[in-house]
Amino acid sequence: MTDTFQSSSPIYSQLADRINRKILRGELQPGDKLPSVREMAIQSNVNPNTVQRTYRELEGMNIVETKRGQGTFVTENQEILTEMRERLKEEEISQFVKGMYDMGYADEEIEVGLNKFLQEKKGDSEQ
Amino acid sequence: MTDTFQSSSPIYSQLADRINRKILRGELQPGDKLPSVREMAIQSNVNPNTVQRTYRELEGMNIVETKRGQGTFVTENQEILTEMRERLKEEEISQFVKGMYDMGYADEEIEVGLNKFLQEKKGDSEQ
Amino acid sequence: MTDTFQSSSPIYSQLADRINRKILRGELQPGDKLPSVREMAIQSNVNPNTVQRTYRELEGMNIVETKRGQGTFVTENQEILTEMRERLKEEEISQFVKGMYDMGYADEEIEVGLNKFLQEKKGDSEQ
Amino acid sequence: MTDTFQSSSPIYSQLADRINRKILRGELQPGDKLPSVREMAIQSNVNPNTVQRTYRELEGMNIVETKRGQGTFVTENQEILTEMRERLKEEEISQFVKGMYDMGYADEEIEVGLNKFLQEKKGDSEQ
DNA sequence: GTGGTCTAGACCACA
DNA sequence: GTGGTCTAGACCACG
Repeated sequence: MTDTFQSSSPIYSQLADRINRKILRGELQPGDKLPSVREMAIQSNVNPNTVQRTYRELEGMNIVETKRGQGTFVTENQEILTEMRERLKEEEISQFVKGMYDMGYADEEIEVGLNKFLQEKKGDSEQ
Repeated sequence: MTDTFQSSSPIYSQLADRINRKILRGELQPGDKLPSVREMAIQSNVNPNTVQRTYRELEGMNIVETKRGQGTFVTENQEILTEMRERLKEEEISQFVKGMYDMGYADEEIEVGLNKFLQEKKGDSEQ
Repeated sequence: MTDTFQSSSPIYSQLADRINRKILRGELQPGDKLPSVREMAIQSNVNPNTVQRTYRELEGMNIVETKRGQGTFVTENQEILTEMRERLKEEEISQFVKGMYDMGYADEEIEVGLNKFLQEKKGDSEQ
Repeated sequence: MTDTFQSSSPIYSQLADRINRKILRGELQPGDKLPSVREMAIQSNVNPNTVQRTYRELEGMNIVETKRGQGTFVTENQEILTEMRERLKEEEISQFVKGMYDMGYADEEIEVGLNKFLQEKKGDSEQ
């Protein structure tokens, strides 16, 4: 079993999220073919119906296109991808900040802390 | 059931985490008494032994002191608390950045995105 | 029943102490596998949970490492072992001297008495 | 309850040991009267018969003398006291060394460790 | 197999 | 009351 899922949110949306990230990361390029529903079902160890639903979800976001008889493909529409990229980025940031607020950290602490972290990271890799 | 737990990580460490955050947020002040083992067990709907282990864990981190026959108290040692606050902040940031890298975002995107987000937030609250 | 325990201090810490001493004495070498939790439980005639706690305690002292699904092993980090050896030695000496003070013996008496004892011992074994 | 006893060795000999130490420490001087059997029984929270046996034990060691109708007194025979003092010292040392051997420490380690400890102690108190 | 977690319920020492 | 220890027995994840 390569993949495991948490019990909290529905599997189909967790799976959609993973594929999303693969596309964002460039692991899946525009025009690339996704594995067939059956194949993906085996790979992810879930029911084909679940994969079906995942693909439908991604299609609703215009991130993939289904061509009958051929399979499911990453959209070639770059605009949608960059848009999604931007949206997901903001979402992640929002979630991060919310979490930090929740633990009582102030804006400045977060900002300064992040910059410091990135600086140190840069310093490390230049060594 | 006031509290629920995810199945992924051990309950005792999730509980410890929650208490940690309460202390960081200032919801629990230095010197404050935590609920008794039994009471917390009822509140959290877990076994007293599990709460015990949570408290032991927190004691190991020196953020809680236990007085036999009296109860468990948030440490009055401010230094340890600020230290932990700093450490946890860095940890959260590190995890956030790592996740962003994982999705293919570059340093500048993260930094700019965060600053923009905080600015907008500020604008909102000033309205 | 191979092993017996005093009622004074917790079984888990008495057990930890014994294992500690076995390691110090060299009876357990770095890298050696400790008996499994269940096995040790039978040997020591205690509950597996108690052995668990013992092993967790030893792990907290960094003198033991645990590999999931494989077992618990004496650390290969010699530094930690020599450090502990030194610390325990001082502890024992301190306790001994404190006891002697308590009975009204002076530094010189203790020192001279010890040296004399060691000399005689040496003489005995050379016979 | 001022006094507590371990379950390992008989209470009467533990009690005898304590009295012994009080005498050695000079807390009880030669000629001093020990508490009456009844009194000591209450103080130590044991049965008078146990105290009786304790006093008999001490009498056998010639450390105390019982005068009918008057009570039990620490012997005025200094020789016996110094002798016992010496014997007890050796006993303690022997037990200490045995314990150290048991943990794998060598003669030199013990000797050097002890001397170092006493030196540091001296340094501390001179500060 | 291994260690890790959790529950239920008991008993203890301390205050 | 408080926390601390221990047992018995269950189930889990990892290898």
